[in-house]
Amino acid sequence: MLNIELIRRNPDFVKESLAKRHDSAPVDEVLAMDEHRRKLLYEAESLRARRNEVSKRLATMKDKPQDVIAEMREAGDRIKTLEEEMKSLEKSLQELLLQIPNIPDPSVPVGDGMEDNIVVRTGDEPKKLDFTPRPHWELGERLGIIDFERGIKLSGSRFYILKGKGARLQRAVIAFMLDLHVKEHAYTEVYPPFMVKRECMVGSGNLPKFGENLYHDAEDDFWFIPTAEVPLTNLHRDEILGADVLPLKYVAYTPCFRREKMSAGKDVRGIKRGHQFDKVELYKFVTPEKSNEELDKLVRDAEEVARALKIPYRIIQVCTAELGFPSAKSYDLEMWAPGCGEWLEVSSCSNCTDFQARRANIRYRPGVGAKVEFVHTLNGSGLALPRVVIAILENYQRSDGSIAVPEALHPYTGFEVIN
RNA sequence: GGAGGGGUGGCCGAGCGGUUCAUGGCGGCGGUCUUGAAAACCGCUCUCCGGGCAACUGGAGCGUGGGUUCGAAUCCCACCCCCUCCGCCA
Repeated sequence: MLNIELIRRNPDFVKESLAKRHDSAPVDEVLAMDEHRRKLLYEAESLRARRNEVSKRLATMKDKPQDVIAEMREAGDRIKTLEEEMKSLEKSLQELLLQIPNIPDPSVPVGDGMEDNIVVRTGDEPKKLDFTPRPHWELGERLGIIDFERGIKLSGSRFYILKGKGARLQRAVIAFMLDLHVKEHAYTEVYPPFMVKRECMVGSGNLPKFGENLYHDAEDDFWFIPTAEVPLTNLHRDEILGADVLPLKYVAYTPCFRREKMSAGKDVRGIKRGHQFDKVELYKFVTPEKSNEELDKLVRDAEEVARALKIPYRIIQVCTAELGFPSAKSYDLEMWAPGCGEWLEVSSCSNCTDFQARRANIRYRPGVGAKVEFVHTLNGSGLALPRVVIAILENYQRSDGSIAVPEALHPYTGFEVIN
């Protein structure tokens, strides 16, 4: 959520900034509502101030003057009317504000689409193979480690089953990544709920705008998380943190559930895009002046996984038009998949500045006696599972269709070859 | 799910419907004293929304939302959460 004071003070800046991401905000409508609200507020508060004063006098009187009581009764009715008006106005205003995305950081390249994203740096060059690499769905089926048919039998399209060494490989990658971030990068491991309340989804920015991508249990109003970013954002909702505890760094492994309505018909082959997938997520709560620096470190932490697994990758800076709703600045990490011949997005690291912190009301006290301020929040995959498995299968395949397991995973898999 | 008890400021804990603008204590911060510290004493200690360049000033907040009343932490209703016991259960 944007600071309403910013919109009030500098509406043109807000409009221009949002135009860069090809979004627009009902800025003038917001301003009109805000002004109306303050007018009502002034009247209600003046009446209340008078009532407080009269009440104090009334309390000490033995014989209460009936005409004064009558006047106060009338004032009370008026206050109630004003409050009702304000309540509905505030609700509409809030609805508008919740629809407006974050303002891009000035350092983000202005662009119109994917083609304007910038490759910041690359890892190792892809190995030259002396045979035609197969896509993972062929490898997986032949090796009996991915079962598409039975996945569909159980749950329909976009579901699959990992079996035997395939399931074990995925579990190994998860454990390896968690250990790496906990031991080498000093994140605190968190096991959060996978179903959360509606207000958590609002806090992270997934609601009210993106409900069509979420699974929802209507009976108990539980929402299934599309990423661990949601529970992690809400970990410190409605809290005031001490400056001395920042930065807070968390890592969580969770399944993620997405309806993928928006991408119907895309990536239907293989395990690249499913309704359920696993992910290890990195999350930080930091002070505002450190957030861009912390974003760079976050990207390095995610990148370390690709380096350790020795998989070709590149880091992309996302242009203004491609930024996610709550993000002010983002980098993607893509791994090369020689079988399907594409770069797979395995991580997206974002600085959400105070956007989520405002929605979820997460603040900190800069110093003793200092005024509280909103923290900045950062999130990044570290990394997203099925796609890392794809990258392993396709990069480590051999001409006979077997797969060599990356060395870093040996202690976790207990085997070195899948055949 | 059933029965009973309870939700008050960072923590503990008072609070006959109107001198409570939420008593008191603990913790925290500042000060006096001290070679230093402790103790003692004094003062300060929350958040949000308005108005004002500012000093400052008005309003709101006692789990949440309604209601009664001129006036609600205090009375009424609903819901949520926690504790104890029972039931069920991996």
